[in-house]
Amino acid sequence: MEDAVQALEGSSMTVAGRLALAIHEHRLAPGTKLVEDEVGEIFGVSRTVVRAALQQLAHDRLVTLKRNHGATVAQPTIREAREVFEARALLEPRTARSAAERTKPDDIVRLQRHIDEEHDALHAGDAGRALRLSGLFHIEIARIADQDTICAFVSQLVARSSLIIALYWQRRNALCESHAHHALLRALAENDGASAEELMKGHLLDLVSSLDLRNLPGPPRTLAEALGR
Amino acid sequence: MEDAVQALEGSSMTVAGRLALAIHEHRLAPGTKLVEDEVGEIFGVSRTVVRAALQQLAHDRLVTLKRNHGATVAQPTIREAREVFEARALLEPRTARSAAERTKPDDIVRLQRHIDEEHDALHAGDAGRALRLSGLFHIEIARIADQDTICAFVSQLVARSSLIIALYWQRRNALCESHAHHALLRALAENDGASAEELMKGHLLDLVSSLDLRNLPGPPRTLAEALGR
DNA sequence: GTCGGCGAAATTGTATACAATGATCCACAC
DNA sequence: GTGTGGATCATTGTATACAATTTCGCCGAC
Repeated sequence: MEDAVQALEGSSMTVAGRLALAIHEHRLAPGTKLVEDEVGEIFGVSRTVVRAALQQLAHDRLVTLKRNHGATVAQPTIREAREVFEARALLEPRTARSAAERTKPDDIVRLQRHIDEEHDALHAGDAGRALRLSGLFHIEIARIADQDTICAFVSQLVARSSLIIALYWQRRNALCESHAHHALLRALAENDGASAEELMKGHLLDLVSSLDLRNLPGPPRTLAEALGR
Repeated sequence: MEDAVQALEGSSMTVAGRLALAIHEHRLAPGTKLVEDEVGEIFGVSRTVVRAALQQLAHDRLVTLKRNHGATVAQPTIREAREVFEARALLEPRTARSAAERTKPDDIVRLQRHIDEEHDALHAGDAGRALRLSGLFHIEIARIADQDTICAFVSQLVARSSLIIALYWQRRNALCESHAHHALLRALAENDGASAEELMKGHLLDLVSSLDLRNLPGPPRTLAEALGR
């Protein structure tokens, strides 16, 4: 089953989507260099379309683009990590509220399927896929709220969150996710906007508190990066 | 004086910045076709860099990119217009609050200068430039709040707002702007977060109410567009 | 042994060439 | 006169070629 990252036309979109998926699922680690020729060879396209894809990903802050130095998978700083979750705290709770106020039965089954698949993936040992599905749950809520603009922002923030989790996740408290999502689902099913807003707010707070955002810099990917460019 | 749109390296950034500026200042109307060869000729670069610039602008939703049909300056629908201001309502008031809590004297003079220049531009008959400066005021506040991520979102929303104003502005009530910005400036100067938040909320509401967002579709640009693609 | 610089290799930035797709216009049949 | 078909043109999509820049290894001087 191909994800919603796809469905966009144009081969550069395809390349961008597949790279994004790999990043979401933690198969491409933060800091990984993305050489245009290599990527092009892998996907069987020319550098032209690879460059377009990389530019797109750079705009979503999934890769960092430095002039004459090419693209690397982004390594959000602690500061950026905090900012991302502050932005999510501003956007998602209110969005969850308006989503709840217009949730229809169809939406519930779709969300339930996300939760189930996430559960399956986790038990199959595919943590990357589980994480990706967990993010899609949030995006789906923004979509139910019927706010394309906010949905786009949330999508971007969720994507960056995936990178942040890759860098700053601490092992303890592993399975807080499912509970929160289940509770949210129930609030949505009952069209209980106030609860949905509160639950989302709490869920996001739980998420940041499961991160290790103290002053330690994230593990640098190359020695060169560690000593400054 | 070159604007903050610039300062980005890379020639495609330059092209994107100059196009964006033209759109902000309403010198490029919504719906205008942007042919790659033409733009390239104007700026003295090849289609390669023009395409990169257009892609960037498309990501900011300033231009619409349709496969095999090229780029046009975006024409936000009424629905999109509402969404943009709903997103701004979610982001900007709280951001104004935290900006107020950390506003320093330097910031005040910078904001004051924005207001003054806006005033000058208006009296010089350069409404486009005035609008642009008015938008920069909002962006500057997000910057003072020291939130890069939210600042990027606000920048994008302000840019789209410029297009929305171009399409849906109604003549009556012309000069509500300056008062609101002045009041905001005072709240910031006094580090009064609560007031800043309220003022921003009200200011955004004023803005949408000065738009004509009833069901009439925006003026279509070409006959072909009017009859469906 | 270490530092500095020179040169080759690798990589990105930009332009151009060609292919593919869609738009336009004119001829021709009805 | 109207509508349809096809050739031509304009424009975008993609690949490739070349220039500019950076990186890395090697060599020599101190």
